[in-house]
Amino acid sequence: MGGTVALVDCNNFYASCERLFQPRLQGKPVVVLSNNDGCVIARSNEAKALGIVMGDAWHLRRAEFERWGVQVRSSNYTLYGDLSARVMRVLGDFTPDLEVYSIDEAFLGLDGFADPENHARALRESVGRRTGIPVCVGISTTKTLAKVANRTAKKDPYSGGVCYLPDEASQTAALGKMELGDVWGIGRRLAPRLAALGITCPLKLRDADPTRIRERFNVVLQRTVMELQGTPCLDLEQDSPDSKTICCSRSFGRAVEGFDELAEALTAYTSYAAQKMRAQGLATAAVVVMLTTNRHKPEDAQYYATRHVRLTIGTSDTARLIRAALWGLRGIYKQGFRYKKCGILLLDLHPAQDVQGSLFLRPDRPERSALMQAMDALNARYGRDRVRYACSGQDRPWKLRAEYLSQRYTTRWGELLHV
DNA sequence: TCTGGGGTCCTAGGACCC
DNA sequence: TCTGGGGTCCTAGGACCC
Repeated sequence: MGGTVALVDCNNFYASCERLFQPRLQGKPVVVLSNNDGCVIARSNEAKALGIVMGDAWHLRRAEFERWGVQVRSSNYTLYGDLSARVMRVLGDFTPDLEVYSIDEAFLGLDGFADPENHARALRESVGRRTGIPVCVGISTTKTLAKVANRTAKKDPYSGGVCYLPDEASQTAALGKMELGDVWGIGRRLAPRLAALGITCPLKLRDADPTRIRERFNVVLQRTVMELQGTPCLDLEQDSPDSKTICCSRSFGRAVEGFDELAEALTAYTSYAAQKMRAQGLATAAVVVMLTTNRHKPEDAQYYATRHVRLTIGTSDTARLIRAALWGLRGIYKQGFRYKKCGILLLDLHPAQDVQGSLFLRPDRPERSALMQAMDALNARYGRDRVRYACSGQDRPWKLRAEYLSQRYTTRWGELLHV
């Protein structure tokens, strides 16, 4: 009740970044392309006005772009990440409650500010002056409504880049100008399903019964409805939680058939993913390898596969992860397909300093009994809390024995080695 | 301690977001 | 020749374990 939350969103972020370093792009249509210069992933307002859409294939529209004088840039994520950090630092000067939501967006808690709208205008001016990146600010009582306000700020030429929706009347006016698919959380699939129930616009969604929405859809959509009604369901998450997964995947510039070439690519991706993981101080004990053919080529035989590889000991060591990844690749690789993309997903991430290793007890592993003996010894030395399996094993009847044999437990691997 | 039901893991896919 | 990459959450069936 009565909360005030703002959403700051950088305008056409990647295109704005490119402009910052090439001022001559000012006022011209700019697009930024994906990996391999495949398709459009960012557009300046001028490019949007030309009808260029997200995902437009560069190779199909190249001639048109040249005719229109569209400035085309390959993406440079290092640059964007750096500029993003600068923007976020400025935002941090304007509130203690900051949630960095994505590379170009942040939610700000503005509880206790007497005049949120003026505060937002000052913020917007400051970001522009100190970073050169233009932003828009939407303010309302929930995150979902702040998204609505932000969209209104972007669309309304008289907003000055800031839109404040403090009450139901202003929220109703803003929602009335939007399509269902513009609402945060309503995607391509959900919109038609809602329309089939007569919920054809954002206002009808807001006025729907949350309980019925939950029955017919799920709790996620129920929260969206309640947030539209002004009941906060999504908290500001200030301490960005550790990543749960880290992924690195790339499309190849051309089809790849041989195992060795795939292995080479996967090795590079794994090395990169491991680097990212270490930078966050995390370690993993399970990876997933992914391999797929080109789905845009129906004339090619299609194949898609993933393979989960579990490590006995958790690690952040690149060489060990590469071994695991290649093991997984060997398991799913089939000759005779034209592969377009492969990747690696690091799962089950946990802080590396807490677990120099993770211990996985599996009935089919020969080292099991040795590890269990070691854990018993640890248990005796440190007491029950230190080794979870021993707690359940000793305290509970035979039924739980199944659990500790198949469940995964973590402990301090370094200590274990010394038992 | 027990023979089948519950728990977990894996794979696959769907939906959303940026 | 040529159509991105990185996330989160949820669901479901089959295999497997005791």
